[in-house]
Amino acid sequence: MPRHLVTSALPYINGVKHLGNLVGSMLPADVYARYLRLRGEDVLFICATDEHGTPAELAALEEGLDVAEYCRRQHAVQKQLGEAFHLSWEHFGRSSSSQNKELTQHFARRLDAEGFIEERTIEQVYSVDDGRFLPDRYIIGTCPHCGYEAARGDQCENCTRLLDPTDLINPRSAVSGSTNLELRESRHLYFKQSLLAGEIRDWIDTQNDWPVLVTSIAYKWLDEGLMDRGITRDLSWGVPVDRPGYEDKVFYVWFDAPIEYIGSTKEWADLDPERRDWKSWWYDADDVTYTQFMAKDNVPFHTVSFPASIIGTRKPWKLVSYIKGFNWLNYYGGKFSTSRGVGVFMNDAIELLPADYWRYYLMANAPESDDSNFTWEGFATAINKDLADTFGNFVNRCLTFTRRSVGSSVPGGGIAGDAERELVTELEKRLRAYTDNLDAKQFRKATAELRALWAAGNAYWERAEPWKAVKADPEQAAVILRTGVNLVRFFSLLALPIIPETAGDVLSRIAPDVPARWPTDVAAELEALGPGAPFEVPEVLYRKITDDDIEAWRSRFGGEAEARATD
RNA sequence: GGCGGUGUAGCUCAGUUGGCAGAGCACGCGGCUCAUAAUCGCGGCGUCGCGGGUUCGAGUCCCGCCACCGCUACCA
Repeated sequence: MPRHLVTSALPYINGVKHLGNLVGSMLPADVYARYLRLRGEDVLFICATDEHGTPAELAALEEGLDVAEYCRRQHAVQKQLGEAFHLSWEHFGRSSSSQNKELTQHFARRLDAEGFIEERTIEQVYSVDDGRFLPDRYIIGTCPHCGYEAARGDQCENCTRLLDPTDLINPRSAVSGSTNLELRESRHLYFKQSLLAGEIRDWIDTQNDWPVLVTSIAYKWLDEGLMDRGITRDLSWGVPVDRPGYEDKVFYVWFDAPIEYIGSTKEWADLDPERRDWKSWWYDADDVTYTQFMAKDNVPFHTVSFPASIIGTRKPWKLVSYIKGFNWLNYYGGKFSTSRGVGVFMNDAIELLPADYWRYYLMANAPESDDSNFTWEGFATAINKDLADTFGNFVNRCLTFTRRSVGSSVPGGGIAGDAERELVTELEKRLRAYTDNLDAKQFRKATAELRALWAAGNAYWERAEPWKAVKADPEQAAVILRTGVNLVRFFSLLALPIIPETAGDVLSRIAPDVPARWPTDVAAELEALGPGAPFEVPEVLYRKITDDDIEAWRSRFGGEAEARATD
């Protein structure tokens, strides 16, 4: 059987992720994985925290924690939040794991053996008072072009000119403010990915069905000339470099992070080695379809750098089959910002409302063709009109009416007529469209189609007028009510990938014994619950969002003014 | 600066290979009353960012502009 490997870009360890991070990688990966499982596919959904690098060290410093302890805690927080959002990964690992350490060192050795690694001595800015080398962006000073006094060493935020740290006037450490900086020489391993540029281009050339967003970013890097890159750093936190003379160095985070996709898979297998085989998913895995989900900032690493690391080993490690890239989710036209407290973070969101509310909204508004905009007004509309009124109300009106009319089990009697045949025809058409969109990873369109399916149920119910039939023609009423209860099941089943909590709740109450399988035969689905099948009526599924809620949340999380203020 | 994306109804967005401009929301009218004042039906001429060009015909192809957003390799 063909197998599906699904990975989400690894969330960085530094703090709770916001809705933009969620919608750009973890959530769509989960929706897709859930969909494939319902279709009966063999799915492995892998994610992990990306824990290395200077930002993690500095965040730990700020909290007064050892970096390993900081990462341990933050990983637990992110794992717990992911589970709260019902992210159904088979494993949520850590790039600091021993498995990733071994694999990262293995990849470096392979690349070295194939002649893709060389040593180079480079000069880097060292902050004596901080006791560390500083990445470009952690050096600030006066911009030589515009005089802006807080320009970063990589780019001046004021005039947007690209800079080199040595360009800065009065350079100082962004960490401590110390001006006691010096250039120090350091020896590093470089990955000669320039030698692989042709092979990577050939490989990209064959990806005709990838989003333009993804291939255009890949070509941009290739067109500008793929440069060799350092894969080691002078830090203590990271995967140690197993090479004489490199005892005080670690692999650079860009190199070890993507390898953690494999590392995390091995972590998963090591938890149950009798039954799980990590390697068959990654090595000589021609039967595996591998789909990656990520926001656009991560695309260069997944189209160029990581493939170079894989191809360069000259061994049959698995290359990605399809990359789904996302644009940004903005907040009232501005950026989500941790430092300014603008926007909605996963911990805030889950405290306000259950996961399904967010999942539905985010999939219905996924930034697929362009950046999209989170607003509380748009959020309220999606929840109130779609979830509460169209789906929630349909479930409620069908089940409460049936219970009151004939009791808490599916009524027998009557024969399906034209109205039901018409319904089946429309549902077949829409199910095909919904399924096609999920296959194509077009989540926005898929969600719109799911909503249209729900609306078709309401339209049928209106046309059939069961409240009249109950009085005039009990046989006819039985057909309508039976169809209605089965529609509730059918719609919940289809909604499982997007809103697993509420849809699963409905299914457990009306069809606990019917296995949840992706439907193919609509007519058969509408008879899945036969005469006598008992059901429970769930509580009202979704509460509506009021104008007071909107006002309160807008002021709490920052509104238009704050989001735009510093852009 | 370079590269990329986007620009279509009040709002959010669809528009496959060029062939009479679409959906949801909002708004208006009507129906229904089982349901979370829910739902169902009907109603859309909008300089398709601007200016040229190709074509019998351009939202769609070509050229040139403008605006907004993103990326630009030591943040990951």
